[in-house]
Amino acid sequence: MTMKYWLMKTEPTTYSIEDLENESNQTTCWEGVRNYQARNLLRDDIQEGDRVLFYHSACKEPAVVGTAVVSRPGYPDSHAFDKRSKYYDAKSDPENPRWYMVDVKLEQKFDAPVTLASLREKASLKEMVLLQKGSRLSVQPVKKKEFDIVLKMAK
DNA sequence: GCCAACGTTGGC
DNA sequence: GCCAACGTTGGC
Repeated sequence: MTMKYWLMKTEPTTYSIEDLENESNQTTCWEGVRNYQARNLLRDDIQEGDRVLFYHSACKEPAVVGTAVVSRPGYPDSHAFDKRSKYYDAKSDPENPRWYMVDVKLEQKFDAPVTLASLREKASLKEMVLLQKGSRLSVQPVKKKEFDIVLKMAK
């Protein structure tokens, strides 16, 4: 299985790349995704070793702020079973989990964020899912070419 | 804070 | 199965 590339959104007020940096082993589970299309990617398509663009959304300067690596592929999101969690969902149960998550480990925090505005300026990124009108998938596929361009922009 | 775009829900 | 109403996302 060849390596794949993804982009994951997070609101930095909820969970930022600094939070990931401060985790033990700089690893976290990516819980709380409650969209079926993104769920299917988490459950079926994302593999250990895949690379991730870490994106800050709904903030002053939306941007790719670093990269991560998938350290554990899809497994049931246990937060959905926890009544005290804000991600609780009565329709998901351990016998038949509705929601999935993966684990990600920080690879690199960019010295300078690659802003949404700068991504939009690149003709070569025109087809990037993130840049499509109305695109709001919080877990989305990225082409290798696109991933490499973003990495280059971070230097 | 506004609002366009999208996803989900539920009545029929 | 349609679709109006509602809720959420997320850039600006």
